[in-house]
Amino acid sequence: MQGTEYGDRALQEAMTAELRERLILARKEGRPLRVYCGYDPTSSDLHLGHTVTMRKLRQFQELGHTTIFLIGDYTARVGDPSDKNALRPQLLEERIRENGRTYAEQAFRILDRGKTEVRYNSEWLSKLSFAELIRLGSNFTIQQFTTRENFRLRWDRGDAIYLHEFFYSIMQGYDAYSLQADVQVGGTEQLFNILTAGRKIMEYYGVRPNIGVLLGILPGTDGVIRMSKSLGNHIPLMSTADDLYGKVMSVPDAAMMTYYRLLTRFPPAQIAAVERSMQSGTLHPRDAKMQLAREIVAIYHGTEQAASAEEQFRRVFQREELPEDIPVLEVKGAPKLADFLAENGLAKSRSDARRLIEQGGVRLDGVTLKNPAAPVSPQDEPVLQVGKRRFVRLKKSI
RNA sequence: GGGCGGUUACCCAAGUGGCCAAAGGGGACUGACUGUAAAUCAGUUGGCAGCAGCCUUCGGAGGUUCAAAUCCUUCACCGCCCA
Repeated sequence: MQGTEYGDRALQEAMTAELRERLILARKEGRPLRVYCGYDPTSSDLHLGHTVTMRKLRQFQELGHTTIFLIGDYTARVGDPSDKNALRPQLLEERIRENGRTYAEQAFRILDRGKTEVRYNSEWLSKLSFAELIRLGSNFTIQQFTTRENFRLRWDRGDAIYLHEFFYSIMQGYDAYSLQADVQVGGTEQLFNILTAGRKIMEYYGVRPNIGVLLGILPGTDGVIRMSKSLGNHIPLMSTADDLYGKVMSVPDAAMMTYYRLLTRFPPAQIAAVERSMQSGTLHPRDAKMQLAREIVAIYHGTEQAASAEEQFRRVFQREELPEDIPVLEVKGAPKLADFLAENGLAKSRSDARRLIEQGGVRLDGVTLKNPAAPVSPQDEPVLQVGKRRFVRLKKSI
């Protein structure tokens, strides 16, 4: 299965074998597999990082299996420590609920609405009794937790590790049990939660343990660290076609093949071919990346929009021409340039505007403006460019 | 419950009475180069400003002093160790 990563050959083989067995079993029982992946609604926007597991769910859907989009409204209160080496803040309830709603909506850009079961884990977690939790807890040792890399690091550094953080794994395991999941999809950092916690708890309750499908982690726009909104290296799923295209183009080359593997519909052989021709020098990395960007935009906006985003990109960034659609901004009177930029959100403050101007970042019809105090009084609707990518057409208001 | 240490700008982190809008690094932004890649170079990175200055900021509140991020009191939060 493309994009999977177990970090351990034996584990991968075990999971592959088990998945095969389970498929056979399910067919015998005349039922589809129950495949799930959980998402903690910690922010309001999904980004490309989330799509990795969602696309895997989609594949299962296309093969006729039941997929469950689990919104971790209850677990979000704890905050999964798996992908962090620091404590995550607990969120407010309303915030979580609201995020959960928008999550599901955005998820249907990838998942087939008719074939997706949307569930919230508060459904069963809120009813879990303390006695039951203790019983669940008796399946685990502190050592199992403290040897996990992310806890280990904090432990060794002498940083705080709170008891409730340990509950997260147990909660997730209980999710798998409650959903009677055959398969659980997740990133490699979910190894412990899915395989150790999930399987143990399911076995404890006497059901068949879920099979883990672990996928590689998508690095963010910095090319190194896992994509996450809180780190500011994310590419929002709801980006416009142009924006999405541009954001993918700004991803470092080093991360390009990971993007190919985790985000595109290309078959493995094709991806391998891209990699080979890039290594042999027959394919320019830039062109490989353009193909990548075009594919990703096509998935979410369709082929036509992808083509136009590419054309737009060529025009603005390669030929350095003006973009096709430039928002029009009305100019009242003749404000000073710096004031104008600040007031219209083109700069954070007047000081910021002044800095931009002094550094040569502001152009009017291609001519660099140097005087922050110069009045703005446009004739003939000139185009004002601020920095690399902000364009505004000025129009005198009457 | 006791002892010790800590809380500085977006993040890490220096600063222990004036020369501190506050070193250094990261990030971000602008410019050059370029493939909106990487690397590199130059610059900027609290606000206002007639660019002389003025105002707000170093966990919160109060105090000492001509003068505090720096000293004192107090409150809050955090960490470590002991119980």
